[in-house]
Amino acid sequence: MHEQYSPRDIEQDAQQRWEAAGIFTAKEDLAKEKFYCLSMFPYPSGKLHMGHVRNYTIGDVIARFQRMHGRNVLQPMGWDAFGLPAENAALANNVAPAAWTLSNIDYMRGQLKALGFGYDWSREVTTCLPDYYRWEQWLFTRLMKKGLAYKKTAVVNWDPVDQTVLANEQVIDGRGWRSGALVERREIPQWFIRITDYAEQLLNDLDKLEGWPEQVKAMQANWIGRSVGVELQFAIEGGDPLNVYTTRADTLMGVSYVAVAAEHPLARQAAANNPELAAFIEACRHTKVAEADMATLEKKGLPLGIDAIHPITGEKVPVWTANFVLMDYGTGAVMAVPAHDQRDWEFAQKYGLPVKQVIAPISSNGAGESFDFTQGALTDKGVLVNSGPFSGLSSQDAIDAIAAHLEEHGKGHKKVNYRLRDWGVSRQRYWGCPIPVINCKRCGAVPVPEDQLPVVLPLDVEMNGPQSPIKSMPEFIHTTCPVCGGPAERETDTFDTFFESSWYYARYTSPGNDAAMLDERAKYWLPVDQYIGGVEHAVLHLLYARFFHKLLRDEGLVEGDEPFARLLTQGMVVADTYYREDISGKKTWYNPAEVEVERDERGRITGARLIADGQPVCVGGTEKMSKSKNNGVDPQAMIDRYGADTVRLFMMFAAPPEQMLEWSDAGIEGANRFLRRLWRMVHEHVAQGAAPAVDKALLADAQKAARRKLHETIQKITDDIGRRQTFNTAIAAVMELLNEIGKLDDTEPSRAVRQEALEATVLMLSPIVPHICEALWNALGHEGLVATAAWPKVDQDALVRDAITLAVQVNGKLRGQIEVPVDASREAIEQAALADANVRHFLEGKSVKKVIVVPGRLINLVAV
RNA sequence: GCCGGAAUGGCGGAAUCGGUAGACGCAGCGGACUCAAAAUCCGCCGCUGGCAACAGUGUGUGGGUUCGAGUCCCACUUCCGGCACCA
Repeated sequence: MHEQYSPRDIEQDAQQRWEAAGIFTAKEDLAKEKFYCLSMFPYPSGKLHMGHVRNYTIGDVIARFQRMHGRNVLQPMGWDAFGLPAENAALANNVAPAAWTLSNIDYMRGQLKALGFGYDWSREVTTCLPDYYRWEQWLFTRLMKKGLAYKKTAVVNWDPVDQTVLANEQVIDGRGWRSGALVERREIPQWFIRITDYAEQLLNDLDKLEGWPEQVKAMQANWIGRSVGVELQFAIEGGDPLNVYTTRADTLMGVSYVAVAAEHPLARQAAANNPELAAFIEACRHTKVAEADMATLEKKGLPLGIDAIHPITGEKVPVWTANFVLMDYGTGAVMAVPAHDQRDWEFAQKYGLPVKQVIAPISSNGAGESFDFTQGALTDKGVLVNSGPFSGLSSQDAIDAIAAHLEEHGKGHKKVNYRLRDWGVSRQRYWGCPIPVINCKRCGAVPVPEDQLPVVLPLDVEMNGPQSPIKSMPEFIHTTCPVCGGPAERETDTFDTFFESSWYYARYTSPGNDAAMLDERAKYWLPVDQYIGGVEHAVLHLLYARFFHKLLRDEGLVEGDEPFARLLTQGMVVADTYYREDISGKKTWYNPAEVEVERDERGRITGARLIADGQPVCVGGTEKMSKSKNNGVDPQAMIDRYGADTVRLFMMFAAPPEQMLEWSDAGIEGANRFLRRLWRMVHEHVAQGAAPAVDKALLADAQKAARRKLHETIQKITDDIGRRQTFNTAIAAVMELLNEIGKLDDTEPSRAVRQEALEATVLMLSPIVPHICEALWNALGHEGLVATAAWPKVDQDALVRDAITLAVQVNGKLRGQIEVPVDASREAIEQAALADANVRHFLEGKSVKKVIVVPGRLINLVAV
């Protein structure tokens, strides 16, 4: 064993030994309990960032921990390889998206290996390869046949210069991010999947996800947005009845107008001979689609010049079109009750529409008409007034009564609505999975037959603009219709890249199968026992994957309702920012590595200077690592400097996994210092020669105490990693243990205890810092790999104490400590407490009224 | 606006079921070793008072429950995350 810890050599050595032994290659083994541990796969953007390192370290720690507990562990890795950045890189650097992506994958795979992550590379999934995406094409054709995939025209952001659809994030101030052209809302035909058919299941099954953070479940429930209301009809003179949806049927008697969306058929119809209305509808088409901006938009509208008949009173109310009514929620039309809806109220104020109160606040005992409607609407529920037969009912009872009344007269019924919309999966992009559809003039949209799959994305393309090259590639487009045999055209849109990431977790279980999407092995491995990834995927990816699992289940490909049993969402990696501002207000950001922080004599930060010129820079606060703030730390530089184990240790120690992690150069130094200290301790111990086995009969008090500490620590760390997933406290416990062990003398019984403690320490640290632990494991006299060794067991005998220290409180305040035998009686404890000098001092002139003894912790003397 | 979550030393954080607040690490201060530096080792380290023993005080603010509250309840402040004209 070398005296110096040199990560470079031992890390390479350990990685080679793992690979040679093939310990990460998972095989289906029904005799063993399986454990499928999965981290969200990366987009191959070029190189790993600290967020990846954190994510994958957490996953690797859990996987290695489970392996040491005898589980049959599967931990795979792959690449979410389709996506826009490859197209942008292609335009910027004149390389083909495929070549760019594949070379990034090669580099990043090397980085993952250098970090020592124990992946089963034989199951690697790369989503841009046809052997992967052919199966989602196959699934899509199945969904088409079931009616779960359909085509409809939908509104998108259209850039008229680049002739392409833009994502909401690519629209900046209403203009395309590249062209600067004003973005239009254009309606083009797109493919959708009926996720709304599964809305109820997706919502209800959240209750089954006991291993998921409440926060994520709440976000999904919110996103699905179930609401119970009433759909009801207003008759239109000389036209079809108008359906509206409301959750406040109790306010029906207060309706003073109805409003429809600008895209609503009724509005279009009315616009045909009304130029002002037509102009208004056209203007709505040009307003931004980004939803965040919509909320602040001024409320505008125009009357359609027609009347609707109230379904109960038969009164006439005007029909308006309004820019705040959404076409794709509910029926695209609302009944407006200005007295009890803030939005309707604002609209009514602006256009002078009547405000009719039908709800009174509950406190006013049903008669209170004291509400001031000049300031806003009364939106709380209450008691009905001015509502004919319904007056006097509570809002809740009125909703039921009104719904029943409408139902009876065939004018409405209760209805559940969801905020969730069907998932639009078409993208007018090149670097994605081709949608397996053939468009025939005679037969319509026809799914590509199974024996013609996959539809392979052409790779020999030239990117000379943002428009997808396959849209102008006749040899790709022209084909024959599989139904009638006539000339037809291929769909040139590709799938949203969320499509690929929605089922990759399942494909890892059936690698190499070119005859089926999934096979029996999926039923052995699924569900994923532990999934780890960023919270930013709390809704989209995690909802789509849950949806896909149900689709796969309904195809008979998987069992169970949910794909991920337990979910850990790790926090962001953030770092300090530093900048200088020039006269024009332009900021120049400096990397933390270029800056020296100044402190006062108590260690408080007083300022910072640029190392290069010694002049001060401004401290800009802590933010997510990013290029724009120049506060990123390259993992590769840290691995080169300290080794993978130090980086892994720091990531796991600095914060609990769900919280933000603040990067700190001093912190990573500290992690490295700890590993050097551990190495030195083992080296010094081993240098003294072989240690004897522990003989419990020979142990003195100090050695017994050290051994007790050891076994308490094993107990704690097992719980910290296995149940609580607080890796930071597990590491702190190891540090505490080593501090204790370091105090032992060099007698034979002490050396025996130290050997036991160091072995357990190496075993327990090995999931976190696996390389150094392989070297230390061998140094401590063990053959073989620590990675496949068994987790240490708690010796219950070692935990036994014969004396304990109790805190003594007087009236709840700590006044002393006593040492008593572990089996001391209440009376004995009380006697000992009363004997303490300081305790007596505080009891002077008082009498003890009550004594509370908390076994093993404290005694509280209540005295007056 | 609605839905979540958080607030503890100079800093990151610990206290798991209502029971000794500040574990562990970082930074800082003092010392040892060294010609010197690095590395390493030892000691101190919430605030106030005290030479000290010790006392007072202290977990965002204000109240409450309890023998006992960082932890539970009520009201509020600030920050973070998500959703946002969803009828």
